[in-house]
Amino acid sequence: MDFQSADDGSVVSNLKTRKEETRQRIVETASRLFQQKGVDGVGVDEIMRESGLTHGGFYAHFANKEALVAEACTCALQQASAKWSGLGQLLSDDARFEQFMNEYLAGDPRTGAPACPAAMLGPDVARRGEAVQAAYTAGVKRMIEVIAKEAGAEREEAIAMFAAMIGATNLAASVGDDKALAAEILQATRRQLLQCGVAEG
Amino acid sequence: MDFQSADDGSVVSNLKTRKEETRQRIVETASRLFQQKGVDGVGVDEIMRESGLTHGGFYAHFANKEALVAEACTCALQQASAKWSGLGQLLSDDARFEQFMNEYLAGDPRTGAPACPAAMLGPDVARRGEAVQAAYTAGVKRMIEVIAKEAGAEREEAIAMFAAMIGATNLAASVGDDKALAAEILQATRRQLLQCGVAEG
DNA sequence: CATATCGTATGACGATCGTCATAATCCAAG
DNA sequence: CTTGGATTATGACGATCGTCATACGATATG
Repeated sequence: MDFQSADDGSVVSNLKTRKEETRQRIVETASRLFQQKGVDGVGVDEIMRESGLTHGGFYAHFANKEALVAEACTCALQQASAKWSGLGQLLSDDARFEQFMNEYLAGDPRTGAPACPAAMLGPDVARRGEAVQAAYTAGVKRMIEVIAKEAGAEREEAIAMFAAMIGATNLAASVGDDKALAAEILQATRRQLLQCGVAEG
Repeated sequence: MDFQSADDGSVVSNLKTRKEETRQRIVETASRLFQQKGVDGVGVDEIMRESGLTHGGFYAHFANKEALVAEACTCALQQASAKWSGLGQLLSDDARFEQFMNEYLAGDPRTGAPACPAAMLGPDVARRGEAVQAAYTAGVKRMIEVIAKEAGAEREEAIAMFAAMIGATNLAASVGDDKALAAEILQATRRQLLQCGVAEG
């Protein structure tokens, strides 16, 4: 609602930042809601309301919903990349590999939500326009590099690991009413990745 | 509900079959469109039109859209299971494993569409009601058994393989504007599965 | 205090959504 | 041909969708 106005010369900068902040808030809200309910499952109305605004002002920030979808994808994958950058620099490669994988597959311990935005947004992105796919692709490339670095793996191995974790997250979330099966899926993927990763590393 | 006195069995059967056939056509159309455009991306209107009908008659066949979604999931995974049941009974386990995996990851050579409905429907299912998730879960269990049998793998291995293929399909489809990356993803998953599968089998 | 500017709110538009009551059409049986 | 039940089409409802023109209110400057 109200913000700290600096009395020094950075007033103009603050004004500029206000709209930027609002815009960023909309993007982050959208990123969260898109993952929860799907891109077609959330309207501009709900995104703005959840951001503490009203729907009409949306087009002062974005050309259309598609542009927001692209930015939300960038934001979601950016946050995921940042979350795992600099995970455990002190551990051995094998230990980092295992820790990374376990945390990734576990998801958010509080909400129980999948930790992998790529898994939940994937099919939605595949059905949307070029700009959205480009934003998603750039995020995926960053994620691959982060995984390779943090898990101490070759690029090809990192890609396979990423795909496997996405698939496991995807499957586990979709059979969510069968907790035993969901756990079995995550466990099977954990074991396979560990086996291959250790065997190769 | 309604019982027909069976003085002529074929007639009753014909009457019964007509509505059943229409219903089945709707389900298969929905299954295809849901995978292409997402569950929230297709309306009852389009599904009926694409089935050669008009939208109003929909509720003579289904209680609501949610019920159709559940049936479409069952249908999609059922077709996928059937497609790979009895793939290559003559080959060795290793050869079947490789062939199965290659065909699965390749997708439909004509349309280029992913061969795995589970991958495209997953997140959509995760966001819908209990009935839809139950239908999807049942289909996933069948698929796991089919994979274990056709690829000559243990259950745990089959689950990990299924998850990896879903993830690879998911990722490759979503970075579709970057053909090189998509190919790299499929290739990395192929190699990892082959390595683990052969090592264990 | 007056004013111009920027950010947001109000309210409306055409389109499409899921749903349903009801009318029109088909087709086997008499 | 007539009839009656099964099947599909018509048309409409309230709600919500994405989008936009426009008016309001706060702020920085003179």
